[in-house]
Amino acid sequence: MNKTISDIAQMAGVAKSTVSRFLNGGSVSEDTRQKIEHIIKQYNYVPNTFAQSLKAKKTSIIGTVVPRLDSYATSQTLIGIDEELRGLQYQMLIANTSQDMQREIDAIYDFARQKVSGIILLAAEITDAHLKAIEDIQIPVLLVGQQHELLHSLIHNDEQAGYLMGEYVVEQGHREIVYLGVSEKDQAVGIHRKQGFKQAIDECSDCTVRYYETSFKMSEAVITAAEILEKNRPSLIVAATDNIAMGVMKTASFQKISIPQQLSVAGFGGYDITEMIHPTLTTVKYHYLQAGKLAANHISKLVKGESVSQHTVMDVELILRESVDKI
Amino acid sequence: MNKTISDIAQMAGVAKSTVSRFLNGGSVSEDTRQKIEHIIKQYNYVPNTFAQSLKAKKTSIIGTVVPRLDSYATSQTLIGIDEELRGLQYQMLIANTSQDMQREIDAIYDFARQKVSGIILLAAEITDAHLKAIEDIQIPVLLVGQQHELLHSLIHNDEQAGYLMGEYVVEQGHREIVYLGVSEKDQAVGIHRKQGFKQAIDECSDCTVRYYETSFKMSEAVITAAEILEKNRPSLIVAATDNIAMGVMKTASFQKISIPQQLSVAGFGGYDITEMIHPTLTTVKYHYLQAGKLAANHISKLVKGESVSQHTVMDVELILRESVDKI
DNA sequence: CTGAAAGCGCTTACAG
DNA sequence: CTGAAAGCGCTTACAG
Repeated sequence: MNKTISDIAQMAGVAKSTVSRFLNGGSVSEDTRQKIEHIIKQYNYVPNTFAQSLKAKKTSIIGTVVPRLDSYATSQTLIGIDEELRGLQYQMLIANTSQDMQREIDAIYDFARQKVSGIILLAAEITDAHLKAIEDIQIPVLLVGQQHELLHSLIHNDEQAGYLMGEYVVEQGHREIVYLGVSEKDQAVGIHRKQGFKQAIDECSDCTVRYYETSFKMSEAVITAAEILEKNRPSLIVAATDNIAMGVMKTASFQKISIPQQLSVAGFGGYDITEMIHPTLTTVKYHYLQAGKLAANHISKLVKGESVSQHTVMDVELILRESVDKI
Repeated sequence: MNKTISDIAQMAGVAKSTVSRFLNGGSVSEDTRQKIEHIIKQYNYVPNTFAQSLKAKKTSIIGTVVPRLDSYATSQTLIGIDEELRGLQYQMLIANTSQDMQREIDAIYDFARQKVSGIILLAAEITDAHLKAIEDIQIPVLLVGQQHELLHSLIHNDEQAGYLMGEYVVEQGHREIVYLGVSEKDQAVGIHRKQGFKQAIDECSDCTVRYYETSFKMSEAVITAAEILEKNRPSLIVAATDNIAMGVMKTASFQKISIPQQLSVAGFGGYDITEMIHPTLTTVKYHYLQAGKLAANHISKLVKGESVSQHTVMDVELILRESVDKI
């Protein structure tokens, strides 16, 4: 049977409140401190979290809502959040929504019920239902990966990413370009990343670029890429994510189109695997791990009521590798 | 301000206990049922989880301890657990230990403090400290991915996996073989998988196989593979995981050794990505998602006190692809 | 079916 | 510095 604070108090010959004070860093005489400490150690006493939370009406838990678990971006971000939170004495609770928007909303309310101190939200799209939930719960929320004017958010510089890539490929002499993007519902990837790219291409007078759309799944990218390559033969395909880029490479290798000699390919993300494949993939690196750590810091500040800049933008980094040829 | 059960009771004109009974499915008259239901709906009342747990002394949370978040096996297993648990009305709590054994132990005790109903443990090695913790907490624990005589466990058939692979490569005519494994501290991968392979090879009289060891990291596998290929030139390298296999492929492509013409490569795991790379990787598929679902089912049974077979073994499946040549 | 009361294990003013 | 008491929001016998 687990000991309670009363047991400890009794055995130490003091009042419960004294033990509680000791536990919470209040002042106790050296003498009682020793007595209590001894008993606690002896019985391996640990306070009951529920009783604590019931009184204190809060916890040291940060809830994190993620759209999926099997993505490099998500897992790296989670690792960053978790590591940093540990140092800040918070626990991380993960709610996976499998890209189901209703589950996102539910998860927010669930977290509120559990009295988490703050919520980190990784979501592709913020709807009115999200905003309502966030307002309802009265708990600090930090949005990661997307920007929203009404919310504290932490994003990667998608426009910059797109621009850097666009600038580079033009510089390498590419003129017949395909950009294989994703739905504009995902503002960060679907709109901003593409915008940045477009902007760079627009500065090149004799460039043509065709825009296509696919999903985040590599398997679908393979199919879309096949359809594209059937119709045209660009010198370069820029994919909105490394995952999609790998799908394109797959299709190319299947069709015996050699990369980068016959077709250049580039992506976004900077996944570890892109360095291991052949040829290595030119990409824009996103600092997910760092983003996670920063997110943890921000949410902890928000919880404490400290101010945090409404929008934080993380720099990205162009990584030159083998998959883009100079022509 | 959140309403409490007293508020609801008062507004409905009944006693707290009646509301509680209603909430917990006890019998109430049609009349009071309606009154209570109405008020609850109106004020959007949700019971305070802490107060509930404080009394009931348990929660509907299953804790899952994972060694890392950025692994295909882990994320797939987690997804399976999460999905299944949702249907069973449990919540999943994840503790990531970053392969730090002490954190594993701590996580077990932490979960106990939080009164989780059960714990699913993904761990590479079970030490006495693990066993002590598990005994201390008096909460059902299910071990996944490793077998231990004292614990309920759910494993993949590593011996079978090794054997299937060994049998196949011998059949394909390979005689000069390298097996690139991992530390025996990880019993499942380091010992059983290798054993199964060895067993198949032993049945081949003119086969020679050299055993090497590396870590689970692709980047280290690249280095180990380079060292191996410097010394010998086997016709085939079988890697203990797909990740390691991809490291080998990387080294090969770097050294302009073509796969499978000059060197065959195979792995274990069946990661999605192995189907997308070039050449596609011959591997043994592990059913991680299903394992996760089964784990969720088992732990929920253990929590209810229902019996579950002590050891469950999941079948694996040899997947023939392009990376192994017939010679 | 319904209600009053006790209690889960803490924390928090308030006296002393 | 220390302790008695009230209370956090529930649930659970126990009467009625």
